[in-house]
Amino acid sequence: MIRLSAMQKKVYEYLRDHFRKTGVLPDLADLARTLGMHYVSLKQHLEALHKKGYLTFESRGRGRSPILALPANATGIPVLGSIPAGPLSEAISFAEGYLPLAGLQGDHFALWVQGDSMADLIQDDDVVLFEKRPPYRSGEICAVRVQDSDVTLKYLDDLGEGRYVLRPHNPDYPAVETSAAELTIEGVYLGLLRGDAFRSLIQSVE
Amino acid sequence: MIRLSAMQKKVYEYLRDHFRKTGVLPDLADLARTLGMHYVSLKQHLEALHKKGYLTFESRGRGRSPILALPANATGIPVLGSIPAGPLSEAISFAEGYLPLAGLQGDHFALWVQGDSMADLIQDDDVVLFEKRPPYRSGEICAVRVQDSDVTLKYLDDLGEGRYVLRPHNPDYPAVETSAAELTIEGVYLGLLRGDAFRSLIQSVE
DNA sequence: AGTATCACTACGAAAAGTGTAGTGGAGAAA
DNA sequence: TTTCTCCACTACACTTTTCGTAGTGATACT
Repeated sequence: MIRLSAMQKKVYEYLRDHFRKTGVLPDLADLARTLGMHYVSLKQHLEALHKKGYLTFESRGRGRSPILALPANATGIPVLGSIPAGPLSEAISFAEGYLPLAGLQGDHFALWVQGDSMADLIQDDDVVLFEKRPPYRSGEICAVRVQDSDVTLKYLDDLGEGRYVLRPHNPDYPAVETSAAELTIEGVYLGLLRGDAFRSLIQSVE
Repeated sequence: MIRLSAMQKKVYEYLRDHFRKTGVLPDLADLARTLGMHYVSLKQHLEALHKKGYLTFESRGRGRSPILALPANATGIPVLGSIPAGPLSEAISFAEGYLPLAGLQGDHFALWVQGDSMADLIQDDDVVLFEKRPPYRSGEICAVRVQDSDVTLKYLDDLGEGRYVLRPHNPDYPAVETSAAELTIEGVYLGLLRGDAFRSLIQSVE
């Protein structure tokens, strides 16, 4: 992303936070008052942010409110296609789309699941939501990576002393024991989305 | 609902259809031009519709666009609490909330599932989406009612000659054979929503 | 019949907010 | 230095929304 000036950053962050809190964007006049600047100055910042790709700002002509919108990747939860191979932080740059979920506190992401190792609980083609944090208790479903392999979805049983078992829900797959040194926990299971109708909720990056 | 005048109905239906098609509401000035009336006349209709509870229309002071919104029940998919006992058409009046899903063609509803007869595929507390139509093929998951009992969720196998089998996914429950005369098919399974985070998508009726 | 009231429809003028143009200073980059 | 970007302001034209005003038709009361 292109570098922002101090004022531009302030405007952008205020807009983003306001949207996360309230779900809507503020009036431009109110916003200018809040930030202590004139309407026209604010407009210039918004135009600069638009040019730099941080948001959408389109005038509709005199006297009509402009179209102001934050892109999905500023407010939504990234949906990562199939199973990403590399580090998750890099995969987020190539997200397939974003889920507009309001009111979430932590750091979240979603995976478009391929494979049936957690069937019938989680099926092939489900979109599964995760929170980026270590599990609070043994036996939670986690998105994990063993050594440098792909991310997989398994129950994570803590045996103590740095030993773990990755346990699939589908009995056709074997459980695998591993150590903390080999294990990267990418996130903890929160819920899922199944079916084409719900998939329309995912906003693709324009 | 309170009766509407011809003009009020025209305005309301145009707004509803426009929202269903585009996902946004039109400009009031454009709308007035489209409907062939003055802005102020349109405003009076909108105020009447607001007073009658068909939509939300709130002024924000001179020169500022008023807040215009259709209630969730005009555009969303009703989510019916637990398992409704009576006819589904009546239960929709007491919906727990609405799912804002755009771009769906048919007639849909969602059930907040209680019970585990379809576990592990569908679990207790999942929100399951249905389309109101007969199944296209045997073996689809359907929301069905046998005689006058509650709605249940089962695979529906068509044996031919008006005989059907209601088959649970959970092997702890028995399959039940029944006849077309006793059977009411309320809808066909489309997908589901699981987890608290996604449940925040459901808009409650204000 | 006559009158009062209410809902619906409609238009003109004023108030408040928005968009554009132009000016200018401070600071960084070439 | 020159050039560019960022930032701020004034002034004015324009649009949207509101307020005030008015006519019509239905219903109910005197």
